[in-house]
Amino acid sequence: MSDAIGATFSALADPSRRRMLGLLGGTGATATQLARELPISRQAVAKHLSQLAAAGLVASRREGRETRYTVTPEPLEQAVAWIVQAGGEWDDRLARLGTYVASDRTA
Amino acid sequence: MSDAIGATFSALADPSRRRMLGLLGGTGATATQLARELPISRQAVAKHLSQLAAAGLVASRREGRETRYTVTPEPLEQAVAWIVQAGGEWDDRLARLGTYVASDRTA
DNA sequence: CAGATTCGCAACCTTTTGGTTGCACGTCGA
DNA sequence: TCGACGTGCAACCAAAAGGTTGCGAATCTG
Repeated sequence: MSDAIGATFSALADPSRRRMLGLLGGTGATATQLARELPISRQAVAKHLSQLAAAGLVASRREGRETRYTVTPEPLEQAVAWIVQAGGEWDDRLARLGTYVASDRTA
Repeated sequence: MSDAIGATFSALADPSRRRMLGLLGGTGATATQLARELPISRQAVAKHLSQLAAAGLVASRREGRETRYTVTPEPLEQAVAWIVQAGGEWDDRLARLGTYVASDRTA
């Protein structure tokens, strides 16, 4: 796609892919495992995973006969950076959202 | 689409739409004005604007014979909130990104 | 070895997306 | 009033997205 930020937003646009990111969690999972928890086929999951991988949101490692996918959150940080840079122009609350989020997590 | 966060990410996925958000700036603009700065037709711009409006990212106000669009950044805040909540699970830097952004803006 | 599992590839289908053109309707100014 | 301008709606089109099924090839395991 050659458009990194666009690929990231595009990847996050689909509900199945957002769900998959959550399901991957910290330990990761295989396409077959994910497919068992989703209402779509394993091949559909595989396609979604390849889009997530193209956006740099997941990494894959082959282990024997299975391929385990794990989350690589760097593009998420860049997405937030883009939003804050773009939105901070008009929106003070967005410019200060960082502090809000931080205080929300410490609460 | 009935999927607010998905509509927001989907809207941000397209380069033309991201560009349009920047062009709208603080004062807003009409579809015709935007079309003059983009390599696409006015009607294409109008379609993009309707998608941005569907995501709640812009608001329109009719003024005589022209329709002026302005940015409404609330969905951007929700998008950041989603990313931080989802990504903070695995990524400490993302969890602290808020503070980073805030300090970056005050610098 | 034989069977079960897991994967990747390819073909195919339908809907959505991003774009175009054409046209009819309101609005402003000379 | 009449022309120029801006809009909105509709038809149409090609490409991309999201999904399916059907394979063949590796990899474990009994």
